[in-house]
Amino acid sequence: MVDPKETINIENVVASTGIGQELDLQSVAMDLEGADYDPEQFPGLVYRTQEPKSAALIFRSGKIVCTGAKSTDDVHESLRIVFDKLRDLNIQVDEDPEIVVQNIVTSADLGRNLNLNAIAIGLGLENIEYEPEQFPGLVYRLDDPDVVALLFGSGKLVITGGKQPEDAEEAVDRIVSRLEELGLLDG
Amino acid sequence: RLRKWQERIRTKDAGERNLQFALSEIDRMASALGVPRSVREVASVIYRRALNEDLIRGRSIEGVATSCLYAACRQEGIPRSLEEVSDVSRVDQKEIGRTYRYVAQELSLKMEPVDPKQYVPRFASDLNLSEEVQSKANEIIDETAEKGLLSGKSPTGYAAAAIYAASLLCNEKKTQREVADVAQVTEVTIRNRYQEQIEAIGVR
DNA sequence: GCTTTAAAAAGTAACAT
DNA sequence: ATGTTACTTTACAAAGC
Repeated sequence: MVDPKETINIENVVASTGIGQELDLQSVAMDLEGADYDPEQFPGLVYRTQEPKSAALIFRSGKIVCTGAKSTDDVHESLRIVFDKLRDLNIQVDEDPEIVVQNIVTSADLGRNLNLNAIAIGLGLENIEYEPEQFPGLVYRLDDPDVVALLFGSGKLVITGGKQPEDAEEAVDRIVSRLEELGLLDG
Repeated sequence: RLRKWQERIRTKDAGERNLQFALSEIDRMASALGVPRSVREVASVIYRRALNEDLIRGRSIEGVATSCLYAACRQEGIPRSLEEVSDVSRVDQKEIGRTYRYVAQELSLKMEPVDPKQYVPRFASDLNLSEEVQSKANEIIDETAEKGLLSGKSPTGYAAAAIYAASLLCNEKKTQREVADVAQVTEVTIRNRYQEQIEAIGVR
């Protein structure tokens, strides 16, 4: 039917950056609308952006983690908003802070059902974990792109751990060819 | 000299005591679960291997011991669910599951997915169901699994639904609640698995 | 190791209706 | 009996316990 690569959809992008300045989270929490800060529970201050939708974790060191965005462009847009909000509070923020993508979560569809039992036994000696009593997905750790895939009986999958969108495409190709050469694609 | 000597004896004694504790725990839990002595021996062997491979560092002896017993039951073809095992352990289910996956991975235990049929004799016996019902349940499991219905489903819920369906087909009806209780799954799970299994084999 | 954030997959569970 | 919400798994950064 369709090339599984065409079904790939980015669901979440995690990135880190920093404003190059230490922060007094207590005062930021006071002035920033919608900020959640509970140092007893977690050292970071949580700030959510609406458009693009994301959550930023702001730390005392000035380092920031952005998660929830649907693309790397959205990560940049969300962080631009966060930077400007901090500047509105008279906080010095570096000109163009380096933003590093740490993880990209994608979903895809192989287009046919999978016999996870057969795959677990067939690829049993590889980096596979399938414990349906604990989780319905089969965990497949790849070496070449260094990502982890969760395969489901429906043929849908989740790929996480990648740093570039291409990692997911490569992973899907490798998974499909691996299952094909072992005759495990539907059976 | 003497101090070093005593220290060695101390650690050796401590290690020996820990091993004894682990083995006695395996024995206690195995008895509580009603599994044969052969399973305890397999569990002990796995535990000693884990000990030799230094897998216990950073983990509780109880957790590793329980995980070894869980793995041993599966290897011997008489699985106990994580919930059943956690019922006789002081370690919680989540920790047992995590430790089991870690130990199985590190020791390269070639664990195959649990076959739901392996739960049929015990569950059916607990429900006082006939041999006929058991055969029917096994038949349902094989037939529906072959059609791909098993992927991703928990073995206990799958077995429970097949037993429930078989009890109806053989006129030895048990309620969903009764079957759910022995399998330790919810009625909702039995209902869902039962519906798709029946649909797959066709009502008769 | 834990804590928090986000998101998907599919199964199971708890609690409400 | 059905519906809603929530938790299971994967990856990752941050600071601190």
